[in-house]
Amino acid sequence: MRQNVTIRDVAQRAGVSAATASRVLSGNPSTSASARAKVRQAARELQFHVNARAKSLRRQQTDTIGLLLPDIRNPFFAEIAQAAEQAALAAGMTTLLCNANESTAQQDLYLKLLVAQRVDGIIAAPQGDGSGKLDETIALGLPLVFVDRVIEGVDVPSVTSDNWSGVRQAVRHLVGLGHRRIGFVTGSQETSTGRERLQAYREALVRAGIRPDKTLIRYGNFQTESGLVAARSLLDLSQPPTAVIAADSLMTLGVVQACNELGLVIGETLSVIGYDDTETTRALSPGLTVISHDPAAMGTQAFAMLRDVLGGRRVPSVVLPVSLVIRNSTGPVPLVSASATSESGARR
Amino acid sequence: MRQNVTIRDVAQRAGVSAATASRVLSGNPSTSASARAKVRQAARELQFHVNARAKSLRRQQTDTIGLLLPDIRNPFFAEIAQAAEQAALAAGMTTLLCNANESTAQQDLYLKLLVAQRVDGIIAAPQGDGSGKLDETIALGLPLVFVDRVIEGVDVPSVTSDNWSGVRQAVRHLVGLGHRRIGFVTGSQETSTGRERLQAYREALVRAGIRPDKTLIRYGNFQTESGLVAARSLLDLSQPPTAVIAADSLMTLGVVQACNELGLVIGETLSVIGYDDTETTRALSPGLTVISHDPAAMGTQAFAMLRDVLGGRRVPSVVLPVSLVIRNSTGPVPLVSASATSESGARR
DNA sequence: CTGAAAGCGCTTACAG
DNA sequence: CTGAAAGCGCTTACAG
Repeated sequence: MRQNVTIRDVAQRAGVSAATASRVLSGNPSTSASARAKVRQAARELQFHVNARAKSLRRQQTDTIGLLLPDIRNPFFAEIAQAAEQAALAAGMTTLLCNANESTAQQDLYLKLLVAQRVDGIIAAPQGDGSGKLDETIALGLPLVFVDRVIEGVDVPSVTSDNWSGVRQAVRHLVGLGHRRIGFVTGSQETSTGRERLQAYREALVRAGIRPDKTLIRYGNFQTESGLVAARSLLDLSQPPTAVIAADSLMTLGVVQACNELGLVIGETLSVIGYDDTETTRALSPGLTVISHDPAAMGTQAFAMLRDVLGGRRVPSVVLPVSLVIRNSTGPVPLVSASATSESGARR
Repeated sequence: MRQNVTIRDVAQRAGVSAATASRVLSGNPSTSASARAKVRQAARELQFHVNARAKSLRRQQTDTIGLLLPDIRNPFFAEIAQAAEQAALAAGMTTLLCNANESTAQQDLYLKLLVAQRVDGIIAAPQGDGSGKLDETIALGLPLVFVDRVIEGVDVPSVTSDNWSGVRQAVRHLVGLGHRRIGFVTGSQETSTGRERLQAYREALVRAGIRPDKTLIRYGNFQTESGLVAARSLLDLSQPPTAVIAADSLMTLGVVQACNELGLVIGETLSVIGYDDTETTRALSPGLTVISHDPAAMGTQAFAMLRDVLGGRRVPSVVLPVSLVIRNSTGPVPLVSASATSESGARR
């Protein structure tokens, strides 16, 4: 707070009252042309920058929103952040971007901070069961919109994508290629997307007449390293899967890293389906078959919804469609697989 | 600003004055044990959350910093953001993350916003020549630290990495493998890194006795698409380069995408050296030879420096070392290259 | 259209 | 250790 030119200084220089200066500077039409001219010039000469904090204190409104994301290094969330922030900027609002680091504790910390900053509303991709600070925040009446993830049983408008459909399409595609031993690297079960995608995988297998096999599931945490570890462990099985689905973009990278390490040819020795169609996945070779959704649209949409909530409107939740982009990382089951002989499936 | 419990409410409930409540809540030691107990309980019962904006107005200090980055979707800057934000959080400071979108206009907009928010200081990876808002901001006396990029002639402490050395090592490595037609995809010349890396490339060539060839240079903007376009155009030359260096991580992805498109075998038909060793580049196959620096260290360091500046200490600028990580994307010049016969080099 | 005054919620010398 | 009072910088009914 180095900057000490106040509206009073401007008023004085312009020869008007602070009230008039304020009116001119905030575009209140009840001002004379001469007042406008004088005040504007004085403000320019003095390099006046309004103190947004004093202003918000008085106005009881901060024109600031909180954007609470689990991991800014995840390209998927980076896209959401970019889109939401740009939308907010266009609407004249400042974004406080908070990086929960996939940690509920840090999420709580940031929630506290956002309340202290008196943001007008929050867009969050939440974590946990809403038992802690999140519930408290909602109870405070702070307008909230969920993006990508939700908390079950908490009544907050949300923009999510159709995880069920995405995973179902992925499983079907693999089954169609003859795969029956399909591994799954799931994300944190503390999140709705982690749970949904895993359940969708199980359900899709059952529908295809394949009994879900626990030994083919690995629990990651949406970060690259966990995907790497998970894939190593799956591929180390005496009967390894012939295909693997990873439940987010970073874990997908980990799976690909593991394949590279082991010298597996993706799309031949092992079929891989990733999540999120990012710049990154698009640079991989062979091209990755991915479950694709649109993070930029989610971010933009989430901000639009928050504005509606702030405007006192009721807003329904939205589920965005998802598609399976088929490239070269998926192929028929290799004949020489250890698992080709012993898999029986569908018995019940 | 829905939350209306004020420190006065807490004081009243605790049976003390607002002054005492304030002292307790902000850890001022001049309080009695009994006052502490009563105030804390009242605050808990009322779910009091201090109004950080009122507080900062009074204290003339916001405990908030601005972090102005050119592109949050760039994994390199995402890492810087993550590290700087975590460091700030640990120090009890809030980060206002601003995404300039590689646009000087948007940078100016955010600079204005940060001044209005009265942040205590700013960490920026700046753009342009500092003729606009940036100079104005510095003139205001707002503490500033540059990260990754600098503005020449502007006296602000900075954390950068040794671009000269990085590019020099890359060129040497390629020359050592026999390459003489080395393409370069450079970033925006509006940035110090864009300019430095290009100059370093030219200089390294000269040192190796190779005359820089304009037709082998392409001007990108640090985004994926521009790398893709640049690489396509280089590879479309009647005498294409046998090796390409890309000047940032996103453009590197673009170059790799172009190679995939054209079915080139990276490391054989074409050698590629990228910039930044991110999760992404580590998932590529063949493994990418990259100029590697440490964005997390830069972010942490930048925050530490800003704290020093805020503490009134003089801080020297730092240039972090850079290394060339050699993987499989670089190899000897292919014998069947169109350029193998006509290149003469070193004539002057 | 304009100004004097009050007040947003907090902290901090000051006096005790 | 505690409280009354002032003031951070702004905006906005209110009266004119």
